[in-house]
Amino acid sequence: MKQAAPASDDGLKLSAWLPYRLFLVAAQVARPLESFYSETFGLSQAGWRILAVIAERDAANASEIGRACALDPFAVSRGIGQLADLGFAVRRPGKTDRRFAAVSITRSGRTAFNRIAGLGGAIEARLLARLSESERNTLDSALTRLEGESARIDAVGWRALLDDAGTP
Amino acid sequence: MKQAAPASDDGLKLSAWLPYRLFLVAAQVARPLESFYSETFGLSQAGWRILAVIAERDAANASEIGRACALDPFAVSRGIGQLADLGFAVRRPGKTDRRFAAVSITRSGRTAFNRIAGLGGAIEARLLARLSESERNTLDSALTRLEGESARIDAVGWRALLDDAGTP
DNA sequence: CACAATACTTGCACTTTGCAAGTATATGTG
DNA sequence: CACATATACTTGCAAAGTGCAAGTATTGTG
Repeated sequence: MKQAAPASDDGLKLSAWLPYRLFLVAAQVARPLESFYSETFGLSQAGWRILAVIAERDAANASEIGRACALDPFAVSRGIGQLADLGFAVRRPGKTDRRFAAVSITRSGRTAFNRIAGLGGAIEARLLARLSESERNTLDSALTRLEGESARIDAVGWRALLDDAGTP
Repeated sequence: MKQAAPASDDGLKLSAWLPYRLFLVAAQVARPLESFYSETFGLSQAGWRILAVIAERDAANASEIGRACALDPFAVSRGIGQLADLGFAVRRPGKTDRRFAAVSITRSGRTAFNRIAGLGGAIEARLLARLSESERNTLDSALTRLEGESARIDAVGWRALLDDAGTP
């Protein structure tokens, strides 16, 4: 917990606030990758995320994809539509239950994925190069817990968060 | 018949890819805060960022604000306009050079800021509660270096990144 | 004083997003 | 077996956000 610093404000300094710092790194690192896949393949961010999911998980349905890359059903539907238009994915009705579509990556989809993943890997490597071995391990395990906690924070909503803050 | 062929991919697993993990935490944590300030005050994300900047830095001009919260001049101008409409900020022409506007937070702007910052602090506290003291220190120093490296990554663009990847 | 430079600001086209309503399929229920 | 209900998307459209060209106001320069 923090101490309130100057007279009248609650002492939240944007540049030192953990969520903003995480956002900044994520946003700055996402921009070059995003211009790459959007200029090169005409992919949207949702399209790229879905491509990455179906690259490692064949014949996924829309809800699985949404869960795996944190997209709502609308975005997933549109993203799959985009990938299908580009020839990077195909959707077939599911074998047993035809309400579920089975989405699979195509050969050219995988080629595109590999090119984007190459750049993604290079970016990650540059970031990791700035950290020591032990820092990487700490960051890895810390991020795992932060992922869990942020999911809970998201799930409970701001009303509950303010209540908790009032009764510590 | 098609086979899932993970043999041929570059092994970038979205859920283990550092930039995605940072993005996920940042996005999940930003959502409740965003719905709070947008429902309660009608603030946009840019509006909130600018409010946070002028809460700690009085009479800033638009470029300073943009630099402090990573917004382009258009977004800053519109955000300030929104804050002015809401009565959370005022802009006056600068004392010496009247091209520069001096943006200041109003009393009601500070009240709003304090309410949002309260929730922001509660969110950060929940995240930090998941980490040990030494993890917080490691995360803090690691993030500082990641901020620097991500700014460089953003600055050089994807062409340079791919060249580097080819010639290590 | 003409002209360029700076610091925003606005208008407008274009894109993205959120959500209501729609389609197709499956699963009870009387 | 008809019919209501539920599930899994999908589409249409309006609202919101974004990007950029052009505009305004002000200051520096030859």
